[in-house]
Amino acid sequence: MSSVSDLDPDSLTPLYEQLATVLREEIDAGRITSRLPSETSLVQQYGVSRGTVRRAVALLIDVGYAQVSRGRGTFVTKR
Amino acid sequence: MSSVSDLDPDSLTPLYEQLATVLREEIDAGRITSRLPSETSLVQQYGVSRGTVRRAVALLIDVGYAQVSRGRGTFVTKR
DNA sequence: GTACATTTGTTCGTATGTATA
DNA sequence: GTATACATACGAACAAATGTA
Repeated sequence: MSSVSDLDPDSLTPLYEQLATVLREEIDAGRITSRLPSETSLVQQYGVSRGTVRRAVALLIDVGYAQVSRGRGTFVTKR
Repeated sequence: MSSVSDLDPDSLTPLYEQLATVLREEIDAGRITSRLPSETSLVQQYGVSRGTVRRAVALLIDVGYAQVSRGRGTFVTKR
């Protein structure tokens, strides 16, 4: 895992946008279902900071891909 | 809001100085008490970057108008 | 009922790169 | 070249909600 399409720190596209795109693809492909990994997990998986993870997830929420429940986790929105 | 005395990007006075002055006036007038808005709030309220906010607040701290507590916030110094 | 771990939410501290005057 | 200003990114500390033992 954390396969080919990892993030590119040298890209002109910000890391949080790159990560949001990756996560959206994972959801679309059905590789992430029902629940997103915790922020801490995503930090480890993608080698970025928590702030970057949170910004990426915020973008997913904006486009209706996820909902957050404090203390429980972040859940993929049924589509 | 973000009322009358907003900041003027075209002024010769740097934005961070303008903001420091505004905040000091708010404190003196009693419109800001006990706690300053978070840096993020000030960013939104005044339409400047976080660095500019931090520089302004640093000036307030220099003159004894505020104290910072990491993770909690910035507090108006009792006078 | 309490204590603990997990998870998200908020806030400040710092560094770097870019653009502009 | 210098100072200002913005955006991105990482780190750390603190807070609150949740679930479980």
